[in-house]
Amino acid sequence: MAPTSRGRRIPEATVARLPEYLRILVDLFQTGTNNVSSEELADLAGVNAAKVRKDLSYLGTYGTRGVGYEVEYLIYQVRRELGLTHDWPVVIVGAGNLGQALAGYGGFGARGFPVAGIVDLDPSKIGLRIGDATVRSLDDLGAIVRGGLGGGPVSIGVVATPAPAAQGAADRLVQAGVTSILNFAPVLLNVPSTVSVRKVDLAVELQILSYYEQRRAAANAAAAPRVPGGSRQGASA
Amino acid sequence: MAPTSRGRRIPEATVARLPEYLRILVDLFQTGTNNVSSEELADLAGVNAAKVRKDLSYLGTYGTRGVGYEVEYLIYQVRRELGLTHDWPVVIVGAGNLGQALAGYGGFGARGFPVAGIVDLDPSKIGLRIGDATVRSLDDLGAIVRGGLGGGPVSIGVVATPAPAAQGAADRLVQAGVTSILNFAPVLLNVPSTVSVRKVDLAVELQILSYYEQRRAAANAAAAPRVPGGSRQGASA
DNA sequence: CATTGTGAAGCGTTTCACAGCC
DNA sequence: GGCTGTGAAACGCTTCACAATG
Repeated sequence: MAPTSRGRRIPEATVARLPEYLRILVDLFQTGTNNVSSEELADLAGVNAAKVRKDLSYLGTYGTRGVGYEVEYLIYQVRRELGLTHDWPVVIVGAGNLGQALAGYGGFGARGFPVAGIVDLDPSKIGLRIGDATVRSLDDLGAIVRGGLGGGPVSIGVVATPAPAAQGAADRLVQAGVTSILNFAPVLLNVPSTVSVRKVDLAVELQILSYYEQRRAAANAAAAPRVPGGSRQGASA
Repeated sequence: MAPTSRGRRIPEATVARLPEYLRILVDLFQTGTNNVSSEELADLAGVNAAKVRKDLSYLGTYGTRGVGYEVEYLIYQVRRELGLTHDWPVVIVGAGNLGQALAGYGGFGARGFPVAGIVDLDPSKIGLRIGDATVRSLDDLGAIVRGGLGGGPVSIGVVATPAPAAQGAADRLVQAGVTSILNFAPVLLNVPSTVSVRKVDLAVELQILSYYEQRRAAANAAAAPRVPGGSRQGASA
């Protein structure tokens, strides 16, 4: 059996919350807290305690009744479950505003996702230095993904191109061997079903906020009471 | 009654998909298509046709049986429902990598969210020009939100600060009168329940991808068949 | 007669409530 | 006594299946 997975199938909704718990647990650990109850964790994550317990129960029975969870041990278990026991280098396609910001933002590397490379079609961008990386030609994608130069193979690609170029970028990534894609372009990517895609569309987030803004405005105009849709947080909901 | 809202309560899941439909409809319109069936729309959005019909039915009965939906009219109705009949200026707090990228990225303005201002605590950043905007002092936040200088009042704020500064930024935004916040910092913001928050955490998205990557690797190592979690798209799931 | 609009069934997620255990 | 782990109930969302209809 593989050492990193107990083979349990974890609900998608739970998987989406585990990174949040992990972040909180690491915070707690760094401030010297070594035990946490489902209720504290729930408060910090902005969710319900039963949900925390059920979520964590999918990983195994790592709590102690009457006591809570040992923070350090739980961090280890959540990391293991998420596959964060090793770094995952990422390659970024598109060195425009967003691509540059992502490559220059140290937070990625700090959280286990070092930038293995950034590529662009535009020859005028090639050679540009951003953080630790240098913009390379799209033709170098294969080499970057294969690894070499001290880096292992890359399985995660980030599409940070304008919309019209996104499908081409995804095709190149898939062809190069990437099996997960984080897509910032506002288009549906067509990829083999063996490839995972997550999409982040910043304008969509604003449009969702606009909906609730507008509802509130309409409700206020009608001198009616509060409209829901308050401070539930986490876009992935 | 308010002219912009029929007062129906639309499920959150539907609200999150409407911007996607809207994007596709605008694309279709621009390429000269003036009628679309729920099935075509569903294909383009990567969802099921029944879901499209049910989603659109929350807005009203705007389709024609045996024919489909008139693209232009549907665009108008979706826009109205999302509150996109007018622009929503946004103010960005934090002029680091991400804040600069967001301010410099024309896509926001193009989609109805012009940048009314960008502010930062750091005096060395103040005065920096990014796109059409100039970085101003955090102290100018109130003035920016109030409007003036041709802009109306701002109700949407974007938090693009490092994690430790995010709560302070949110407090200032709320105090200035902002009622919706898009938060890019990896922290839970504490705000009054009258304020909407959506959170986008790029590292979380990568961690979710990592989970499925790791599952796949584990499954392959065990010479077992495919693990699910394929190309379902849209992070907000 | 193609396609919408929608009750009703199905399914995944959340929440409750409490037995089990430290 | 306090807190976890978890069946079972409640809920919301998705999908089915078909009657309604231009």
